[in-house]
Amino acid sequence: MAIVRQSKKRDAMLALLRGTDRHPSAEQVYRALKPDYPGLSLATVYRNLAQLCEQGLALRVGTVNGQERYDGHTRPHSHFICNRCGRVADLPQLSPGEGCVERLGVQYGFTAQRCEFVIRGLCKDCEDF
Amino acid sequence: MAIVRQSKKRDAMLALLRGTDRHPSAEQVYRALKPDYPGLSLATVYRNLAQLCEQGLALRVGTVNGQERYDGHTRPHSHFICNRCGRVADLPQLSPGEGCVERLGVQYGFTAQRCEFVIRGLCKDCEDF
DNA sequence: ATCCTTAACAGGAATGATTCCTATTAAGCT
DNA sequence: AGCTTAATAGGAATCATTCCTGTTAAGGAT
Repeated sequence: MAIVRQSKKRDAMLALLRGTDRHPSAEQVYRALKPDYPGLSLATVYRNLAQLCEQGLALRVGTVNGQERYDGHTRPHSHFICNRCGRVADLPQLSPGEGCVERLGVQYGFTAQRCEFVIRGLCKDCEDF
Repeated sequence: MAIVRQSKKRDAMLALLRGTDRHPSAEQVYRALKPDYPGLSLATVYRNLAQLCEQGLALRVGTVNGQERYDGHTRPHSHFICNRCGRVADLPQLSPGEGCVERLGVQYGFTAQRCEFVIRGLCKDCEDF
């Protein structure tokens, strides 16, 4: 992998991701930082989000309404996604049982790198249409 | 919901989805059926896939390389997705424990509609670079 | 069997998220 | 201070998906 240099904008992006539980999209990250970094480019946001994910400092949660959502909290946990408003909420890690994934890997011929557990439904605010 | 009329093309799409375990993308469905339905339009594929999902006859598995993948098998089961070749494979249902999702729904304020468990990693063919 | 309403459709344009490209700037070693 | 090249802006390009318009056909009503 190439050398990673210091970058104030990337640092700010990571700080933003770590300081929220809202799992923002690239566009939302862009809009949040634009006031403080007027020269910020959307391409830079995408490039740095991709790099943070490669470095294991951020995670892609999944796409909501066609937009990828990002998470700066990398300790194992699961997510709830509201099918109406698109809100993404953290849940405690839901594990399918000790050693289960490894067993499946052997049985089906794969090596697991990550497990994602997502519950989709309606959040309290959206339940009553 | 509006009335649903009979449609040979939509029937063919559902039959295709039910007859494979490859979880094709819209583009792949289009290419598979185009020979038998020369007048088939990509827009029709997208429209009918969306409708099948609304009717609960098909499921969106998740996006791989920017393309949504579809599954015509609606009995609860989980998926493995290869991070290199994009292959999507079926796994037995991985459940986080009896009543667990309901309990979380009460605790965190949501009503679950679907649970997705996805394992990402490398399939046997892609393991050795 | 024919008429009517409107779902299904083709084909092409539009949208919109993401990536690519080119020239410029700036980390951070030497 | 000089050098290499990562980081960047800004805009163009890509590409999956959706939208739009006019046409066709499913299937109930006559």
